[in-house]
Amino acid sequence: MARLNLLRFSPFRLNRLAAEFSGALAADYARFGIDIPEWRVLATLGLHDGPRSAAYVVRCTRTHKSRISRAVSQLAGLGLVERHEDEGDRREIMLALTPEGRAVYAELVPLLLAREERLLAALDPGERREFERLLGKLETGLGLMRCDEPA
Amino acid sequence: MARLNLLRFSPFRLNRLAAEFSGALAADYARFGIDIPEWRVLATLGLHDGPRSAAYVVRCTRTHKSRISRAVSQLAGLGLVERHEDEGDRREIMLALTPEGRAVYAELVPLLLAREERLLAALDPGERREFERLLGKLETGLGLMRCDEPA
DNA sequence: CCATGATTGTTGTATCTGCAACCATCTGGT
DNA sequence: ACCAGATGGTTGCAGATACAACAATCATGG
Repeated sequence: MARLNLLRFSPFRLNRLAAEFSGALAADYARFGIDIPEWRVLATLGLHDGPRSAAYVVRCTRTHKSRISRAVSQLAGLGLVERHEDEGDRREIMLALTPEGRAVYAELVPLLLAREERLLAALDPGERREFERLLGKLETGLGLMRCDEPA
Repeated sequence: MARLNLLRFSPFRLNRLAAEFSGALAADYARFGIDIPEWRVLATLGLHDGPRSAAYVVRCTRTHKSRISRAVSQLAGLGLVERHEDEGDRREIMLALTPEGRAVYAELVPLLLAREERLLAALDPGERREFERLLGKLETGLGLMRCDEPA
């Protein structure tokens, strides 16, 4: 009979590794009272200088729009993000970091990069590049690379 | 100011890739009325011939014990798993696949291996071996490899 | 042999998640 | 200009999840 060793089954391994990574980062987010979806919104807005719509954040992060909607509400409640209607299309709500939001972003980024460094510490620089290259091939194969940058 | 491109941030990429993999497998599980935690129990029990305790499944799968407990309850309700007390330690409850459970396992394994094949199709055989090797280094670095096989 | 603490497994509960329904707005065809 | 369908965003709700509290059993030390 065909058997399957869970410990060598890629979906399980990726799931477990991703959970471990996320759990490690949670300690950094928690300091600012936010969680993964909120961080994704911050990261997407922080990468650019101008405002972006919620739909753009949804496409970029591949996160469900209800989750993004609630994450934005919480960030707005914390004073880290501002919502204002777009002139051209009144359905879209443009999102922008407040100065406080940008300060949190600036403080969070080095912490998260250091955390990533520790999580990948088992790989030497060459292995790390190769790992990232293979991740890219898998992502492309699954059609995950589109972000559809508008403007 | 330091910035961070979410699309190149390993925790995000792993999280997204793992979600994609899990989602793809869900179609296979669903055919048998089960979900990821139930599959993990099936996979752990199916790999061995003899029964295993729930605590063993917890350690192997690194899944919360309450999740395993409820997964076992559902599998028992479906007639796929049997619970019976251990003679030596009456706290432990030994779990074993029923003939029906083993039949489901035997039917599910080829489906899941074929699905994994498709998910990794973007990598050629050498790249796949390298990817698995790097996953192993990361797992070892994070202390994820222990399963503590008893008996 | 008893007491304290650890281990196994279940369950109550608060929270989170995703789906779908919904409203508002825009677009395109006629 | 109008209507059907698409798109952006919010919210109700049902199911899932994790955390902690709990009961039962075992192990250890004096």
